[in-house]
Amino acid sequence: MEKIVLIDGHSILNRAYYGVPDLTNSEGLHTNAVYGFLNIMFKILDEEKPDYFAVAFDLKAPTFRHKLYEQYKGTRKPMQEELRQQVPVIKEMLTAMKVPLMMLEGYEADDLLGTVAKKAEADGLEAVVVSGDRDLLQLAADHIMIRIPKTKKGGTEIENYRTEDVMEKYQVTPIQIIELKALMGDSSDNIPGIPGVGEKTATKLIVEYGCIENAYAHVEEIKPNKARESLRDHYDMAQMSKELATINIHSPFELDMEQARMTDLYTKEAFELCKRLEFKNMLSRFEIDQSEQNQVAESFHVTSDLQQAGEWLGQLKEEKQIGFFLLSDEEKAFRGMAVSGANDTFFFCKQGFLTEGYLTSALDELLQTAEQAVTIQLKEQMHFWKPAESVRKKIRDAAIAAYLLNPLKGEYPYEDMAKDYLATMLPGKTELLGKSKIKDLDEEDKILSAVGCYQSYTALHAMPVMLEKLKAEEMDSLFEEMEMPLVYALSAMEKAGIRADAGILKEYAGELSEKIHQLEQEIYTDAGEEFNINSPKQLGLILFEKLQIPGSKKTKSGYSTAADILENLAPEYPIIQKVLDYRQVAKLKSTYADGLASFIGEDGRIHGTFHQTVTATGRISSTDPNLQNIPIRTEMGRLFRKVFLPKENWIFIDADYSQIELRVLAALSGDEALIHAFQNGIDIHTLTASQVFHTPLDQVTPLQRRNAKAVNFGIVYGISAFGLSQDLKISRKEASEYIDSYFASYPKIKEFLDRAVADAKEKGYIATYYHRRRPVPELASSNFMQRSFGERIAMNSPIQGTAADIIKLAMIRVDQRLREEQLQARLVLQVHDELLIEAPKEEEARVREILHQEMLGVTDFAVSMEIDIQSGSDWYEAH
DNA sequence: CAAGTCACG
DNA sequence: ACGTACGTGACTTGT
Repeated sequence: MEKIVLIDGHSILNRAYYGVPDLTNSEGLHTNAVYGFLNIMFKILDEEKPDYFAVAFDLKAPTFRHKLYEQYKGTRKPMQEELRQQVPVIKEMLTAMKVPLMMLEGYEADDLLGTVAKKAEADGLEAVVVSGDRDLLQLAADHIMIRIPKTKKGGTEIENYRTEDVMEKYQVTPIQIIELKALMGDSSDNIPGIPGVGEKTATKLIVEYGCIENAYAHVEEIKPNKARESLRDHYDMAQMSKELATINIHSPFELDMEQARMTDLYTKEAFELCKRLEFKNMLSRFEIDQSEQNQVAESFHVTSDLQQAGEWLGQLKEEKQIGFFLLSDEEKAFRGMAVSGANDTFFFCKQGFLTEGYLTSALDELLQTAEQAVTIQLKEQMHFWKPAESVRKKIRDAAIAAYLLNPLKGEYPYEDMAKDYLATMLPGKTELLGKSKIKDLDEEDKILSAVGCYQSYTALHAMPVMLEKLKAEEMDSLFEEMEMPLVYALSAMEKAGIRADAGILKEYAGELSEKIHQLEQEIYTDAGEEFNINSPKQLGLILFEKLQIPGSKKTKSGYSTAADILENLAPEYPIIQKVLDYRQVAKLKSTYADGLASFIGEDGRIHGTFHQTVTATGRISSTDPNLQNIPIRTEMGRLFRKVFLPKENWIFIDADYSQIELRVLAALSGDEALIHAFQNGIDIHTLTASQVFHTPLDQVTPLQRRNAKAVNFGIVYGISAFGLSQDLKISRKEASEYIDSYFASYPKIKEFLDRAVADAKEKGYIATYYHRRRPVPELASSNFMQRSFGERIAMNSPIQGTAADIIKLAMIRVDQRLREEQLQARLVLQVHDELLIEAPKEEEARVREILHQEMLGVTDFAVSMEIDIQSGSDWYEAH
């Protein structure tokens, strides 16, 4: 059966406008509604794969139905300017895509949609009508599906309605939707309805009487007095509303089906318009411009021949700027090297005389002569090659530059950089490889070399564009002096790894297994049956339904069994305490005992990966395994730190910044009271308690201090009364009083946080002391929750981010000092405010000295930093 | 592959 | 009125 998709143009544009954060292109044109519209449109078309497609719009001239309404109540609300200016743009785009625009003077889009959909159905087609307007539900039928996109946080979800779905959700037939609307009214659609009747009453009336006229005929029987009287008094209004709500399916509009037949939307004109609007992500939908792509690919040259390689390398020596990429396969085996000069990119296959050693030495030489070199993901390449100390300053990593320019992306593949900074569409790695893997490709396979060449090519050509942007945003020194040097410190840390004792781990695993088994049995006994305790779904049913334990709160696909909910119930119900214990032990076993064991290498050490381009705030993250979340808060968990050992006969030296985030806050805000406290060694939580609770410093109780500590945390997180009240299990009002009291004591902190939010709202981003930026698109959201989230981000990010910057600088300095002084000591871990070093015993004093100097030497704030240093024969002892 | 939970700063 | 603390990653279930 053939299918036609019809879109309600204004309605979807409107949806998109309010659902997508404000976007503007460099001409200053607002583009968010057009962008959102196209996204919804593509999604629908991808799903439906229709044979015909058209979009309906209202014309400016007032329609009959408008007139009727305007007689009743003046004019419609004018459209917002930012949205209004996007209407011609989307029409231009659709025209460029050769999509017919359905418009007819004197008729609304609804009428055209209704007319065409009904006609299509009568002609034996399947019709799909897309609108944000529930009014359209009256059109639903067996072969007419109404699709209503809803913008949710995880993207757009689409509700689908055929006859059955309407009846299920509204208890009335599609045609009766008209009656429903007429009774309850619809402010967004300018239907007055009748006063005092809402969804519930309207549904009841229609379910019982079928239509308004019939209800009126039986008006004396209507039960709720209010509804009866309202219907009696406003019957004329109800009739008018009904007329307003009725879509005219007999308009004289006729759609030319040949024009509506689906053709390639991705025309050159549409592509150009997308470029102008700067819809970078959308460009990938267009057939990749073959000529452009071929031009790039033609500059690629491949060899496995020694003589040829020599010739090309000689040629490359003349280049001042080079791009390079050492290609490895999925198992980290080296496969070849790509090097780009201004005009050409050469790929040297690892084969025959072109050994790994030969090629990397060749690269070393090229780096000697080149003035600057660019690559992508330098740290990964350093698993089998390290640039000489003397050339490190010449090398830049394009992925890191891209991360600084937009830290929210998560991934920085070359094709994205080519698109964003070179306006060039390149085939991505997955596109090139398809289902095959690099390790299965022959040396001379074109795809193998292409993967390497595109990386090298993009790195070289995108870098100048990115550098210019970094400079314009004052992040060039962040890039050159912080992020690039850090690559080497992180690489060294990964290479060193950290020694871990598999024996101890196994021993713990055994003990934990026993505990798990024991708790399991006790829980089954208490529950009266066996079930999977790890399943929140099953657990919720057992606790809150079978055992009827009260106080089950939150839901969303079941009961919440999160720790903070269960903790409140634990004292009263032994089974709950056991579940909590079980969870803790199970977590320790699976994630740490078994999890860590699987990462211990043949050298007896764990070599995790530190990521420099992941977090939104500038922190480093750690995976495979995550070494930044090794337990410490409970004793049972903390014991795992005994597993982490320094090299034989060496020791650990661990240094952590104390209260780094609060010190940063004090410094950035310039709050005198806080600065004074830090400079005079006053306990910060006690001081806060004394201020917030109006208690002399020496009379602050432990409880007050604990609460004040939560307040301080709250401040750093972007305070909200609700969050604080949750954490402290107090009323929102009390929490609010704490906060007010806090801000009264530290006025400059309030100023600072307010300024952060205002700044972020104005500029669209917030920055750290060292100019690292984080965009805050949430602040432009019309959704309250999203916007509040944006405000908290704006308050937290400069604090968390500046602290992250500080320890990054510290790492670079410490790492450098250790090498300068030719110590054997080396960094093995970074845990956000903590550095862990392993060192021969005799180096301890020197290392302590260096840590002290370098960690404290980074900043020159009104508040000085403070560190705690400890040493020990395992991580447990040293921290 | 998403949701829920929980380990860390 | 709306419904939450900020930043991560790993493991388990269940669709």
